[in-house]
Amino acid sequence: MKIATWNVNSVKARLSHLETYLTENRPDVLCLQELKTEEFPAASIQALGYNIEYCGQKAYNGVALLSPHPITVTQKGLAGEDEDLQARYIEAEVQGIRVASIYLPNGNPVESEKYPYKLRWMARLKERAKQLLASEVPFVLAGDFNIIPENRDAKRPEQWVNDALALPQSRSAFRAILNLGLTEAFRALHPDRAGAYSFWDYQAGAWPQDNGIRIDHLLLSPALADRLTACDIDKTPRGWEKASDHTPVWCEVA
DNA sequence: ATGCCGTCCGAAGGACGA
Repeated sequence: MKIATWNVNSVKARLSHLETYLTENRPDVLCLQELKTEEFPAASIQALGYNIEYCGQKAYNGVALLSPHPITVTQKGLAGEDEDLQARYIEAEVQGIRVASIYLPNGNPVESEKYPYKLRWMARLKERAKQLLASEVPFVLAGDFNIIPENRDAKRPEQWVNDALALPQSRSAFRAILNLGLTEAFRALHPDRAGAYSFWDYQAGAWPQDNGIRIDHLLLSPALADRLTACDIDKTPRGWEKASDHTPVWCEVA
């Protein structure tokens, strides 16, 4: 079973890329982030044999789950902050696996309200992870975490020292989730690999210079981690014309 | 680099992303 995640930075602007990716890779589940629309443009994706469940929002955010298998939605949004209406979390059961597509807040600028919102959101995600662990359902939290876990996950870590993606408090909150007993799939299978990135800024020639960061992750529950056979980053879509600034990350579980 | 580019909304340019 192949599970992939991709921040498409507008599903409308990236629809042809999405069609190509699904056709060429046929993932069993694709988690999408940053739909940037209230209504998912579903027709051409459904025509490829994919079911779609999503949580949309006008102009900003938006997450989706795509699968050729039946998708049973278990939750939209995270508990713990009733006034939070941002579309950043959708969770569903697919083929006996609980899959969540998450778009974790960026948090910049750090001095603004956005940073405490990011940290609160991470605490809420941790609570959800605790519940899922207690339920013993195999699960994966997949998406744009907006976290650079370690300096080796950035081409130029010095550019990110004061950034919400890499601050010690951000990394600590990410580790706190992992330390519940989750497995970060890419690092688990490639413990020594450096220079592996999932995002390259549109600006300043970041892509041609390979000035990237690894911020898109798949976090597996213990039982699912035991079934992990492969995980990698597919850089191909980042090289396409009018690409998203993120590229897909995928894993295979037996 | 005080966002260099890209997308959205809405009809110019500001908000936002990371």
